[in-house]
Amino acid sequence: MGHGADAATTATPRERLDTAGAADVAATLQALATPSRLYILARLQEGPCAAGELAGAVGMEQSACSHQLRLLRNLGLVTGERRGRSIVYSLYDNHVAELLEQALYHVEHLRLGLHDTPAEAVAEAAEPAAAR
Amino acid sequence: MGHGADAATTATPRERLDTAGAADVAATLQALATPSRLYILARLQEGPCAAGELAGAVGMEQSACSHQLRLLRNLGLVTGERRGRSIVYSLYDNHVAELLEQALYHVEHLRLGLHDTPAEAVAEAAEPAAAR
DNA sequence: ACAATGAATGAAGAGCTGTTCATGTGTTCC
DNA sequence: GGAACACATGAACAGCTCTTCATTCATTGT
Repeated sequence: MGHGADAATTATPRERLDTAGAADVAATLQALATPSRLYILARLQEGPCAAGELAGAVGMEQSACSHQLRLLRNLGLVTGERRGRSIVYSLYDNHVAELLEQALYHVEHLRLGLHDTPAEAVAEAAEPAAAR
Repeated sequence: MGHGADAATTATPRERLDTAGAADVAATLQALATPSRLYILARLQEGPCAAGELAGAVGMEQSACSHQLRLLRNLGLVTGERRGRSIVYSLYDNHVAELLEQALYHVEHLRLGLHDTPAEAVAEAAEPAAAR
């Protein structure tokens, strides 16, 4: 499964951005920008899961989870299929799974490789305006 | 430079998430969740650039750009080095470049592969509450 | 048809985000 | 030293996001 030489791979990121629409790209990537959604996607990466069970697995209220699932569904990252009275959710396809995995990979390494930036900086950036 | 078998690669995403701290991961990934920051990172991927020039290149006001640069700096994604009266920014390292590139790769393919989700859905998700 | 379950939806509120405007800090050149 | 330039910083505000509460819809079982 090589990410080798696609048509798009020859272009610079900046060109690819306007091609795809920076706003759309940002919107899609924002799916990974919240702990709740990250947990949902990570849980679904282990396999399909009914909505209610999912909410429990990631420690959210049913309603909150449903709202986020709608978002992820609208972005095309997950799909829900009715099965009895439950609705079973899954990751949309492999690109979602890989996107998640590689994001984690790079973030892990970024967080470990800091030498300029003391750990505070990340914590500081993570906490918006609290804890001062 | 293979992403082969790291220590972390054996764990499931969910485990990796709590290990790294879901909030921190989310905070880092949110750097890619906005058009302005995406443009900044994409421009820097082409090579180092002074702050003022950068602002012009991505079509932002100097101040707005500086604010976002601070964010990216705090997250450890970019670094700034003084050179004369300018401050030249660069991507922190290869992980940032690859994160950007792979994010674009997957988003491009996700946006093309939609079959359940009509194009409206993405547009709808991109536009928060406007255009109704 | 009715009650019960599982999930989606809508409204509302607290909090965060990104931009702008105004000002401050550091650097170069005269 | 003082003017000009390059950038950072702080305050403030509009807008978006996420959650909670209440309600509605769909499906199953009696």
